[in-house]
Formats: sequence, C-alpha cells, structure tokens
Amino acid sequence: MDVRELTIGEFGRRTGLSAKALRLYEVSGLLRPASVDPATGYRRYSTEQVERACRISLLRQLDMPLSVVAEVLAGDDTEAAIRLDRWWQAQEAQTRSRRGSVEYLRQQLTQGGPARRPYAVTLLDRPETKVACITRDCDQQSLVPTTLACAAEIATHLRGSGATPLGERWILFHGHVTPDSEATVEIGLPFSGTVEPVRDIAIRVEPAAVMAAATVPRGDCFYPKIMLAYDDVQDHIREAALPVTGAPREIYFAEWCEIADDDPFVHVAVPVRPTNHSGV
Amino acid sequence: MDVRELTIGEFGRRTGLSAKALRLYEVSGLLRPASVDPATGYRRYSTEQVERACRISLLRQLDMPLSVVAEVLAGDDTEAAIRLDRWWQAQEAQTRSRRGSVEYLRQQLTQGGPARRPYAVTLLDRPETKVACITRDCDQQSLVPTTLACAAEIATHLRGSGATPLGERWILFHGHVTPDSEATVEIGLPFSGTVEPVRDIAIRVEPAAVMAAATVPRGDCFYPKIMLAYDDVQDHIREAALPVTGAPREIYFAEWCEIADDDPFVHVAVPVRPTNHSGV
DNA sequence: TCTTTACCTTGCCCCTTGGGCAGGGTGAAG
DNA sequence: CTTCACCCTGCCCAAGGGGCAAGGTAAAGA
Repeated sequence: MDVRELTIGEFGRRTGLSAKALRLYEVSGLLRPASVDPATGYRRYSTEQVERACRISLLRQLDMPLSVVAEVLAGDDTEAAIRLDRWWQAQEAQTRSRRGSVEYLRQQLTQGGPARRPYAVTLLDRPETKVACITRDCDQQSLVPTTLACAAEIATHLRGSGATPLGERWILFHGHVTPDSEATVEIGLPFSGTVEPVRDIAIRVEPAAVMAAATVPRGDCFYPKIMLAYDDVQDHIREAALPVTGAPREIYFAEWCEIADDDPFVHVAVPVRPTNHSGV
Repeated sequence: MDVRELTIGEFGRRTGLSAKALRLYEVSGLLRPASVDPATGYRRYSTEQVERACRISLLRQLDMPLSVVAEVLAGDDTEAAIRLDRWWQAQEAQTRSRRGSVEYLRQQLTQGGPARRPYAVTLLDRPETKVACITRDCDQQSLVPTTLACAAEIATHLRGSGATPLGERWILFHGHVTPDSEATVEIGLPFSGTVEPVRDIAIRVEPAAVMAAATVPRGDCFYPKIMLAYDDVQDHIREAALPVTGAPREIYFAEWCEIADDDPFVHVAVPVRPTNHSGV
C-alpha cells in the first residue's frame, strides 16, 4: 500500500471522524475516498484529504448540518470563510434571541418567589372602527421591520386619500409568532373618512368590542418580555370565565420616540364577551 | 363538552404545539390530556394545562431535548428556574467554546488571503528522559484543570521522593481532544533521580527522539488557536515526508505566571524519524 | 334529515446523523 | 497455520416530529 494512503480506521483517527461517519460522507458525496479496492471494497484515503476531513469534523462539532457543511466548503477557501461567518452570525443571533426567551421563562417560573408585579388588566370598550390593513406571514425576527414597513405604506395611502388616521397602530395575531415559527399577522391603522383598497391594503370594519387588556410601558415592549402581559390577560380571562371572541392584538397608541421607557405605549388586548357580573 | 376542555387542535393553537407533538408528549408522559373519550379516543385538554404546554413549547424552541424538558419542569417552579439556569449556562459555555473554533477555522480558511504568519517548525533533539506520568481520559473542557491537578500530584510525589524535576511538563495526546469528544492524555513530569511508582503515577523512560516542533507563545496557548501550531507541524512533516514515530505532545517549559503573552511557553511537538536530507 | 366540512383517530414510512451489532472477508505478524 | 486486528455490508435503533392514508365524528347549513 502506498504510504500516502490510509485505511478508514487510520484516517478516522487522524481526523476525529468515525468509520461510520466516513462511510456516510462517502454515500452523500461530502468526502469520497481517494480510491476503493474493487476486490475487497476497502476504502483508501489520501493524506491530502486529511485537511478537508478535519474541517468537516470541526464544523460537525459546531452542529452544522451536513448539507450546510457541503455548501460552506464548496468553492475556494475565501468564499468558504465568508459563508462560515454568515452561518455563525446567524447562530449568534439565535443565541441572543434564546437568551431573551430563557429570561422570560425564568421570570415566569420565579414569580411565585420574588413576585413579579402583574400588569393590571382592564376591560376596554372599543367602538366600531374602520381600519386599513395589510396581512402578512412573518416570524418574530421580521415582525418589527414588517410592521414598520406596512404601517408606513398604509399611512402613505391614507394621507394620499385624504383620510384621517386616528393615531393608533394595530397588530392582530392569527397564530403564534415565535423566533422559530411564523404566523399570519394583520397590521392595521384605524382611520375616519373614505379610502379605496389598493394592492395589499384592505379596508374593513372592526366591530365594536370589549377587550381584556393590559397596558405595557415602552421599556417592556420587546419579545418575549411582552409575553408576560399576554399571560396576565389570559389569567384574567380565565378567572373571569370570559369567552374569547377574537384574535389577540397589540394596540399601539403612542409614538416610540416621543415617550420614555416608563410611559404607557401599547395595549395587549383580547376581545371578549363580557358576562353580567363582570362590571361593564 | 365542558368549555374548559379543549380539543387537541384548539389546544395546539393556544400553545404553539402541533397535534403530532402533543400525541408524542402523551405517550412519553410529558403532558397527558386531562381526559380521553373512551368511545372515540378524542383527547381533551384542560385550560389549566395550557401553562405547562406553553413552557414545554418554549423550551423546545430552545432545542432542549424532551428528556431534559421533563427534568427541568419536574418539581416546583423555583427548582425549575434553577435547573433552567444551569442548563442555559451550559449552552452559553458551549457557544463561547464554539466561537473559538469558528475563529480558528476562519483563520485557517483565510490564511491563503491575508496570510497568517506560520509558526517556525524546527527539529528538536530530545535525549532519553525518565518521566513520572498519569494517564487520564478527558475532554477539552476538563483538560486544563486535569493537567494542573495531575502535575501538582506528580510534583508532590517527586519532591517527597527526593527526585529532581527538570522543570518541564508534558501532555501526550493519544487521541483527539475536542470540546465534544474525550481522549486519552498522559500528563508527565520528567525528572532525574529515583522514584517509585504510586497509585496512578507511573514511571517510565521516554526514549531519545527527534521531534518536529513549533514553539508557541503564552498568548496563543488556548484551544483551538493552538491547533494552528499543530497544523504547521503537520505541514512540515508532510512536506519533508518524515515518518511519525509517536504521539503528538505539548512540552511546557516555562511558568505561566513568570512570563508575558509574547514569551515562548510551549513546544507543540511530534516525534519523527529524520531522513538523511532533513539536516539533522 | 342529509350533506358538507372541519376535526379527530391510528398506523405507517420519511427525515438526519450516526451508534451498535451480526455475519463474514482480509492482511499481516507470529 | 493460526490469531488478531481490521474491514465490509446490512439491519435495527435513537429523537422529534412531518406527511399521508384510511376511516370515524361533531356541528352547522340546506
């Protein structure tokens, strides 16, 4: 045997990969042996392949999927470095987002101890309102940019039509928007006057409704901390046994740049049918 | 149906879990429905279960395995918060460690571009030496504490036996030590004099050998940056076609606290059989 | 009352990245 | 010649579901 050719076991020892993994990489095309003995089926790896194999081994230790490993290592090393950086930045972003989720759950779990002051839940009486809205599917990452873009588009259309925006922005959630799963959201601006629907901007009437709502200050208005407000609203609804009649929503009634972190910024609200003894 | 009981679909919508996932959690015992209709097999979940399900959903979004989810959520909430924190700290540590690995690979990939200055590889002539050593299996996380503990134990034994340590510490690697896989390492202190083996301390003679070695300053002496030195040694060995005759090792010849980051601290060395034209 | 529609059930196979084992062939050294 | 370390293929298993098929059901509308 050529001294520059290695058996699968020796190659695995030098690269930190198991024989099983190497056989898998062969069938997937990620790393084919330099040659295969046609009589015995023995795989032979060349010492030149050690470098690539070590890189694969290292990337796998980072839990990079094999399909991504193949993409990253394709082409020349400079491009590979760029793709690696991009992937790692995405991982770091995921870690940051998860850090917030952990903090939220930790607070929820420890609120039995050093009790978190719950948000006051009140019943809001909302009149019938005309609203111009855009419906989108998005995940948590893209929620804020999406809502800002949609709100700007709607505002432009309203102003161009001579209608009067009422100064609120709504986001209705028709599903759970989390860092890992997207859902349908409806971004709306209530207005008075007359407006024609255009492109993806729909015009509809939001019926009058009573809503169980918590008012959240600007400083608490980020995911997932804002979920605590939803929890309090849900608790209230359950305790009062109120039937839910619509999608949960956020009603923004102030401008981010005009208020402080302690100032009320948004109602987290769920439409309910009030019962007789609920005091409305 | 009791209004406080939910079908699997409704429950899934409120908690962000799929029906499939909920059925899986039932058989694994993580979250059993409040009741099951004996005639139809329909699962019924109570609204009280929404909170636990939401927590499971959130933890799964963090990629926490179901078995760990079950452990974390067992017992009361205060303990759960502690277990969650512990698990998350481990995740953060893993991220930090991976950050270093990415940096290492990025450097390796881009060294073709703005070239990394490679370590100078020289051939060291090492004499036959008696060495007192301890063999351990450990992973990258525990490598430093393990080596420090073993070196201290050996040093104590040597001093107690009247032998003279030669001032070096060795680590021989009989496998790949990475953050995720452990391997056998041998921590040794060369000495002169006579010493009896005790407990896990073995005494042996390390034969004279020529070693291809790179000398690494203290500041580069952390995983995985130190792997760059191994790369350079491997490159040299391949280019000079030197047969490898022993395990790769790190030979520490200075005291961490007595030198600066730029000062030479350790030889990264591989025993080789020098060829005629290799100049030794 | 019938039909439609949206749900629900179980059961089966699929994914990924290997680990582990059985049954059998091979290469080299003693 | 035997022994032992390797190597081969093939099969089953894991987690955490996704997707589909075949069939039962609940509720609303005609």
